[in-house]
Amino acid sequence: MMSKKQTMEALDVIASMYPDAECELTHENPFELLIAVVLSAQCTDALVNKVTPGLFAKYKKPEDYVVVPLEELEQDIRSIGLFRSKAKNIKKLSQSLIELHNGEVPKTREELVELAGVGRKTANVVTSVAFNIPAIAVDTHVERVSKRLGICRWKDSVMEVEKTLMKKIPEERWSDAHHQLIFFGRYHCKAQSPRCETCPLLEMCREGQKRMKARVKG
DNA sequence: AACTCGGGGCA
DNA sequence: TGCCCAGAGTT
Repeated sequence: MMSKKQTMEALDVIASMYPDAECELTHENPFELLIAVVLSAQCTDALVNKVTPGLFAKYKKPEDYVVVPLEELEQDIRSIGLFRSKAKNIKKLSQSLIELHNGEVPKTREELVELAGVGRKTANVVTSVAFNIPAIAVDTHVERVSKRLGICRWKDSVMEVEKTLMKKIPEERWSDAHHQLIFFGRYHCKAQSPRCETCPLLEMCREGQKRMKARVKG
């Protein structure tokens, strides 16, 4: 496994590849951020940002999502994909917000994950972006890249990946590191087709070295 | 652990 | 055209 120092060296290289990597979901209103993060599952933030202006102009509070007919909400988010399940999720989420927290978005991860349709990843994004509580949200990109590079172990659970990253990265860089790992995973270290040939991290990458050796042999 | 949702982005 | 996706719930 990579040491703390090696991890930071790798992150510095990635930072130089994506100097502008940052969260594209920047809603100051915690409720709007929560909805935006739920919508962002399995699609890009850029796509979510196309529907949120109209959506948030129309829906201001959880009650608005609860009372609207499901079909109408589906139409309002149609262009982002998974719109049927997401529309249902948003209605359930709004209902649980009203029942558990009187319509207010709670500030702790523990309370957030109790809400319908909110997992650890969503909870971490909300606490870090809306409430400025440092966190590293582990999505599929962060998990895959961390495992390939050797920052953590292959068999690590999402929880273990998160703990390892928090241990090896200083808190003030958690947010930047999170987004840099996501950009690197999305544009270079892709799930099905990693571009090892042109990767500046190849020599320090556990999986990259393995792939290169296999290629020479095969 | 595998499956489901789904239209848009990209090769 | 076909493949891939900044998740979470269900089986």
